[in-house]
Amino acid sequence: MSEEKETMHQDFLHKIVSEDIKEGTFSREICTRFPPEPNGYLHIGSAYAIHTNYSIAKKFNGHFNLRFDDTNPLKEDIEYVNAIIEDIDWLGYNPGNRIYFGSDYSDEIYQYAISLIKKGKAYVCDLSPEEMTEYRGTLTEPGKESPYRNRSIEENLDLFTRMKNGEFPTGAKVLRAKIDMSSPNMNLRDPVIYRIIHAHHYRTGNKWCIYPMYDFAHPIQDAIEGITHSLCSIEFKDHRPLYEWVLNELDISEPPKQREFGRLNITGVVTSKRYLKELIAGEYVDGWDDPRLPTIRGLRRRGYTPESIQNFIEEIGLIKHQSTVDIAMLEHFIRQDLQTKVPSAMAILNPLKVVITNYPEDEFEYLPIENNAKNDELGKRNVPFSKVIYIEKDDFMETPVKGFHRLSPDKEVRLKGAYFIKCNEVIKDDDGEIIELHCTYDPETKSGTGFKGRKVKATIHWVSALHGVKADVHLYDSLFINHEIPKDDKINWLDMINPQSKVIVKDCIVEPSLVEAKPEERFQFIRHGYFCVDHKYSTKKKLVFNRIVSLKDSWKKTK
RNA sequence: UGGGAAGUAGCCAAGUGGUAAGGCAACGGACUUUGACUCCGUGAUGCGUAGGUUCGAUCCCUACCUUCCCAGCCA
Repeated sequence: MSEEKETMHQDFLHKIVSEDIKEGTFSREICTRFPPEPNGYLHIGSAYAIHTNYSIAKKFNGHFNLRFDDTNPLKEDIEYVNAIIEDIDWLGYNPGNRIYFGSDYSDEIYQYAISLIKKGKAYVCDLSPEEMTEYRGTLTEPGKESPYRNRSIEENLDLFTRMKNGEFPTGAKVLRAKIDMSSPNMNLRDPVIYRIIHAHHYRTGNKWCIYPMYDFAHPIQDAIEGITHSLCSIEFKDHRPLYEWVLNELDISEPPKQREFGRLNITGVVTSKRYLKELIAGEYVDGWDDPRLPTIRGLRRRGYTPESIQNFIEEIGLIKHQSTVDIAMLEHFIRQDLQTKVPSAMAILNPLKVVITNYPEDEFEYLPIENNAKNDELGKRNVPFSKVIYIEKDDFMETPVKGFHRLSPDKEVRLKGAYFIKCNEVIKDDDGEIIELHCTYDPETKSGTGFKGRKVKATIHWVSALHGVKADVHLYDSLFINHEIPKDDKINWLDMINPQSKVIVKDCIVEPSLVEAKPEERFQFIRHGYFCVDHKYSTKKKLVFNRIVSLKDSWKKTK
């Protein structure tokens, strides 16, 4: 099925790779990579990039490398390395033993820099950062050549060696590629390729005090690993000429190809590391794994499955430029995935007490209810039923509006898996608030008996008061008001954040079977949506459920 | 105002000289022991705009418009 689809429609990256295979561009096997910098956690956009590289490798029986792009000691940390490996593993994109570190190639990269200097294609520059900015020119004006541009090869070699040996302080000098200060492409105006940073690196320790820049290190890393297709996002398009320049000057044979795809944006959700860090640092959210965040850890805690994320990415297809996918699409895929996989249960979020006046006192019975209406393999469970039950407040209206066909005075509804009940009396407190309903049940209407005597318009869920268990439920909504994504430089997060984005509903009453639920276990709460056990806060004493996504509700919409 | 990209329905996205796939959303209807699911049905005389070439243009040509990326010793 998918084979058919793939032969019918090939996206542009598949076409490029197919073409390279057909023409024998590479004598080695296809190899792609995902090169995160270990300075933050992965998010849905990273998953998109991983998926793109991974699926191409798989499609063409090639390899997929996970490579930590760690050439900046100031930003990187082992904590992130471990988190990234764990997240990728959870997502289901297994790099096997192909986990590499850019910093492991420090010696090679250094040697390549030396050979560039020897070719007269790189020079040590003493300009200060401010001067360099000035010399760089602007978008519309060409830059000026550095006064250090024409140092002799010998001098450059000597200076670069001394840079490496730690003779100069941080930032004192840089190594630059000698390309073209008047190029309309800013990246080609003698880009810095090595800088001095006297700092401890989480892997190489204090071995180095010079570190290569991304634009120099990346093509070399790709070449060392035998990458054939280096697939990255569109903002690197302008860097491609530099990527190719490096590979060409270094005489790399069968050089890897950089190709670009568009970045994934999703409505109402923010993925920039800067914003994510601000939200977390300001404690506007509950850490990197806050269920409202599009981080992999957030999605996981929220209850998303790896399969739903993969299917979502697959369906979007390859993005060519700028696009923002509706979050409803993601929600669709998690509903679709969970629908047949997960057992259902009854949970009352907003309880209303119902006394069944003609049901025997102090008695109860177990009623078998299917765990999944779409999947018999999930079997049945026995749910206790008794004289006093709770139903959802919303399922009763004293004076029903047009179209409402749940419970109201003198009306009858079915209790899921149990009996028909009829409302006879509405009990109110002194303030006129409805606190209790008196109903009668009809034993003949018991579920499973095939009773066809009369019909009801609705089936509602319930929990026996005697057996129900208390639980907290966390309901999530868009983190930002009106799904509006912040884009200013200085953001007043307080003005942006939707106060309803996390609603804690305390003392819900859930079916007793739920006390067995394990962290991260998912359920459908009938007529509410999909929920999972929060692995951070849920305990045996106090169950906490996260709402993954609600069920669609065509009734709410008409109201 | 320099360079690089991209414009197909509310959103994503195929197609690319021969008369506009698919998914999400929305809206009807059927079914229903979840107002869920499922099923059926409804969308562009139109492919950023204006010209041109052609028997024929979303596709080719020209001009224009809009949006995004680039002036880190970040990646």
